[in-house]
Amino acid sequence: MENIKEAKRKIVNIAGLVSSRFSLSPIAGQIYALLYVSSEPVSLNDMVRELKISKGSASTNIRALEAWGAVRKVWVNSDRKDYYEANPDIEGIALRRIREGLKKRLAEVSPHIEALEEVLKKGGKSKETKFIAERFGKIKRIFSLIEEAAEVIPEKATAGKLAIFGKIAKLIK
Amino acid sequence: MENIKEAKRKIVNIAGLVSSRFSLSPIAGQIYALLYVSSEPVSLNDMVRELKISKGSASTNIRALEAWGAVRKVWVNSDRKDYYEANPDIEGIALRRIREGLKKRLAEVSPHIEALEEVLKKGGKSKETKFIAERFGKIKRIFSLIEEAAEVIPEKATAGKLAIFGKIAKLIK
DNA sequence: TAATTTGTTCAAAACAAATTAAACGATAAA
DNA sequence: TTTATCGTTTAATTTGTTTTGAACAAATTA
Repeated sequence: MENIKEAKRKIVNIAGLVSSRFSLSPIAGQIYALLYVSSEPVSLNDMVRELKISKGSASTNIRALEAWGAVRKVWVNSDRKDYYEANPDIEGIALRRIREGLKKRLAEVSPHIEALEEVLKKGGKSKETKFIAERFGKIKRIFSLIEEAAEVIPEKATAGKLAIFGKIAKLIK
Repeated sequence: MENIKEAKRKIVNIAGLVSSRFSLSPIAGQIYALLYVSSEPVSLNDMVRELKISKGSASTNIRALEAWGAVRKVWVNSDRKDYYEANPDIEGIALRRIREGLKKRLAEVSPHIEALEEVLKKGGKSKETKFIAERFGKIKRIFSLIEEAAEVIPEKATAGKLAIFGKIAKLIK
């Protein structure tokens, strides 16, 4: 019995470590992990108690997790507390976040890229211009590659789909 | 002529924007971009002047870029200043950084994962234990998938190799 | 109705990361 | 030998993000 609690604690700590390394707040990672290893739904106060965090932080982070589809609210009895459980599809959550992150960043940059294109068109034909135009061409190709990749990241992951990545990677090597 | 300078400035600014969105310091991105669009080698003082940054920051960031293989020192005349030029293989740099970043993070976490495994072995056979063991099993599978993926990320990228990713992605969809 | 419980919001504190400015050692030039 | 230049290092500052704690509104209970 004590071992289970220790295991849970360890998993939560690891999640905090990992998430803070992947530009997620550590508390978001810990909360998700807590739900992930809980067979019963978890309330906000449970999180505050188990993770020794403030109520405000629990509230903020759980809503972020909800927005990413990483957790969902569930009804428990006639309790008026909000209970949550983890969406166990970790790969799906990660893929969605990656896809949307890429799209957002690309959207931020693309107007600048277009403006740049205009400027370069008026650049003349000097050696210098040619050099820059060539390098800029490569940048554009990379961007459109990323764009394409972002488009085709699957909505939902399955073990099979993910496994393909590994096989492909070997081919490429 | 003026257009070329404007184009360079724009590229540098975009690089700063992008890099700060991908957990790189904005100045590292700007410096790389400056070298990338310069047909001649660039000295530390050039960077300070062009980008209006401190000498210390230029020094720190250029050495980080050098460590990633994103830039290299070159000899110019008999000048005792250090000059740098960009490694134009952007995809290769990115892939290497992704691969090494994954490996480092995995190395940080794996001792914890092993310790956790030990704890779970002593967990008995309750329903709760089974639930956690199952979820933990999935975590391990994901980790080993990431490990595998990190292993096979190619050392050097070519346009051909990268294009494959796009084709595969379509298959998966 | 008054007291309690629940979740959200917001300003302030705590924290982390990047940048600057100044001091420094090494080397070259005068 | 003195002076100037170059790059690194360090402490202090700036900047951005996360977390806390208190105030609050809404709903529930006594």
